[in-house]
Amino acid sequence: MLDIKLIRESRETVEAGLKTRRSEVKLDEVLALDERRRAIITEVDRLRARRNEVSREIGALKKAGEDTGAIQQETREIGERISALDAELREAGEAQRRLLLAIPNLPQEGVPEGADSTANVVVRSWGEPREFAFEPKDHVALGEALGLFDFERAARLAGSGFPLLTGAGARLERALIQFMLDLHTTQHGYVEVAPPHLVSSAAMTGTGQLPKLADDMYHLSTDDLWLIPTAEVPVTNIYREEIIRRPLPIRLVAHTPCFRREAGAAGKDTRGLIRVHQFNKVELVQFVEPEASRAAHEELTGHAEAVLQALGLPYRVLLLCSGDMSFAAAKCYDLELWAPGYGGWLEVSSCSNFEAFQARRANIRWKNREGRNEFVHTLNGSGVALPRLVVALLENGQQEDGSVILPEALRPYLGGLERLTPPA
RNA sequence: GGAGAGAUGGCGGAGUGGCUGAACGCGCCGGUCUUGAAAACCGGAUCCCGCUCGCGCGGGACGGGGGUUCGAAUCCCUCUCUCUCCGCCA
Repeated sequence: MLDIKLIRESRETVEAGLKTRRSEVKLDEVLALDERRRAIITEVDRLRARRNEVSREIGALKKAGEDTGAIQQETREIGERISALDAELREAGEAQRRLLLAIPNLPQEGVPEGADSTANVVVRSWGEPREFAFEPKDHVALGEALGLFDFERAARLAGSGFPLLTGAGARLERALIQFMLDLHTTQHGYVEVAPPHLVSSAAMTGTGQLPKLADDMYHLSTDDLWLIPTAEVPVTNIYREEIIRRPLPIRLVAHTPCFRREAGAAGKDTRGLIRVHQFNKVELVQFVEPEASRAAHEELTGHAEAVLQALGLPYRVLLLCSGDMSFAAAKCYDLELWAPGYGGWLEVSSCSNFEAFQARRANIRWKNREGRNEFVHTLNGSGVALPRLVVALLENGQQEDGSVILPEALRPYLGGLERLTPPA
């Protein structure tokens, strides 16, 4: 949510920023409501001041045993006018909040302008894509031969898009989760948390998934709860409606399943593990002082990169353009792994700085150095998402005989296993 | 799922219609004292909104919402959450 004061005072700047987000700018309406609201507040405050004054007088008169009939009539009338104005005020406030909740965050300076992913900028690459002496297979062919997953039977359980990992495949995923959690907690200073996988609408609104993305998520109508599309939601909302009274930054890491309806999914990405309705992810979340958020964003991105480096997987870092960023982000880096069988880059992480956008929605504040309450800045990034990490791991590590060599860093988590081979 | 109890400032905990933004204690900040610290003593401090260039002025908030009343932390309704006991259960 943007600060209404910013919209009021720097309308042109806000409009210019929103234009690059392909957002339908509705500032006229918001500002009209804001003006209306403030006018009512001024009037209501004036009436209340008068009523307080008269009420005090009534108290004094009654104590003196005098008649207060006429004067009581005045306050009764004031009370009625206050009730009427209060109703109007509430309506205007709700309407304004609805509009504000639908306005995306402003891009940070330095974010390239652009309408879609073609305007994203590659800021760096790491690792060399491997040269193959044979035609590399894709992860589905490799994994099925190795008995790592079973898509056909999986479809019996919940339809397509809900993967069933089997044997070494299931264990590989568990090993990766453990490896990543250990890396972030021991090397990067994160505290591990295990949050709920279902959250309320209030939590979804706090991080910005609602109202806009309702159709992309699974909703349990009986209990009015949502399955989380990312651990960002429960973890960021841990401090909702709170003034944080411990030193910042707070760094949290969580492993959770993620559920996404991905209504528009189509094409080759529906094959295998590339795009699924349920997947596991390790997520990094930070609450930081406003002045520290830019540095923290670079650092957090580095924490996600460290996973890929430790596994020896070639990747590139994209700076997303204004039109390709998610609703709540002010700046975002995507990490993409090279997948030789797939023949393209796979997004395994989005590292975003939300500045005060989520904090303002969720009312997450801290006491700054002047002792004043101030919204924190929130950040998060995948560290990293699993299915595509598995895809890249298999496709990059594959040998001509169909076996897969495992990165050394992972072997301790697999009982020393060096290579995946077909089950006996 | 059933029965009961409760929700007040950073924490504990008073307060049952006006003088209570809130006693008291702890914790916190500043000062006196001290070589320094502790103790003791003195003082300070909630949050949100509106108006104002500012000094400041006004309004609101005792879990959320609604009501009664001239006036509500206090009375009524409702929702949410917490705790205790019972039932069920991985």
